Amino acid sequence: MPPRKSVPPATEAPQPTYTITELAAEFDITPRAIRFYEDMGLLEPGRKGRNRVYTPRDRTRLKLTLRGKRLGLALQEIKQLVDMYDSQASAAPQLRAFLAILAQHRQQLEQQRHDIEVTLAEIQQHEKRCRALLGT
Amino acid sequence: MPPRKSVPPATEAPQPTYTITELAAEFDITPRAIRFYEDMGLLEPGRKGRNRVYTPRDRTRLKLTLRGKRLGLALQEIKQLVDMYDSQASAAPQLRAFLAILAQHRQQLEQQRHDIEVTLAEIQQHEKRCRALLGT
DNA sequence: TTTTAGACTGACGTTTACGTCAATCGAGTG
DNA sequence: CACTCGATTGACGTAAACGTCAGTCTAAAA
Repeated sequence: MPPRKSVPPATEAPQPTYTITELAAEFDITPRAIRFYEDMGLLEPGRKGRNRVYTPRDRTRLKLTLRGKRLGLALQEIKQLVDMYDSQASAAPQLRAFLAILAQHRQQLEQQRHDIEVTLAEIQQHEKRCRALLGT
Repeated sequence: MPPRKSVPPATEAPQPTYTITELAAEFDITPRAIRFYEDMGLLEPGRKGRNRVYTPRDRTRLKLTLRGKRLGLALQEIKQLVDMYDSQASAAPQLRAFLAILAQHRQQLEQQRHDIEVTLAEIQQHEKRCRALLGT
């Protein structure tokens, strides 16, 4: 096996890089999925010859993407959020637009949180009933 | 307009019934979606002639279905849960199978809850930053 | 009774998020 | 240098969850 990470000599900031298969293995997804996320504009890896080279920033965006997926968000919604996360806009209209999107997502997440609480409570009731019937 | 609900004379339990368009309007979905959920085995309305007649039980299952959707669950997963919700099984193997499914969904929901907490915290940070830049 | 307004039944179309397959290409290895 | 092996690039296939017709049927209104 080759060394896990290819770190340059590092004079100041030793920015590690990742290959597509490394990331795929780490997050338990396929390289195909990662390339697809790139097509959707979620990732913008560099190139070393033909091959993709991922920075820690890409890795973070990928992690955020997968978290969004676990919440049932569409890739486009995820892109909205993730783009804002590392944008450094300062113009007022932009900022207001950001706030609008954030508010919208926050509301959706709060609805989800409520749904989850209710569902978890119900599940506990059913588990209780099952265990009672099993005499456990 | 005809009366909203068609309630039978009611000697004991005045089980109300609903038409497909009533339910569609109430939950802000299309009749097509409701029929699709029926095809997927989530609903089993009766018939009055050609037309579908929904009971309160159907309405509840529909509500649970939509809640599951908001959580990003697939219709098949929702069916698993909803079927258990109104099943009255008592055999031990069945009950153990139920507990397994419940545990699996509970774990997923707890993961989601965690993801939501983290995301909401991040969103608050970004909102704070935006408002600071806006001088609000 | 003719018209009309809903509900119904196929049946095909669409979007999202990848899976799968074939062909190519470049970097090492024997 | 022949070979292999992994990465890349189209291109097509697929499953889920409906949307969107088109054609029928029927019960109620004109």
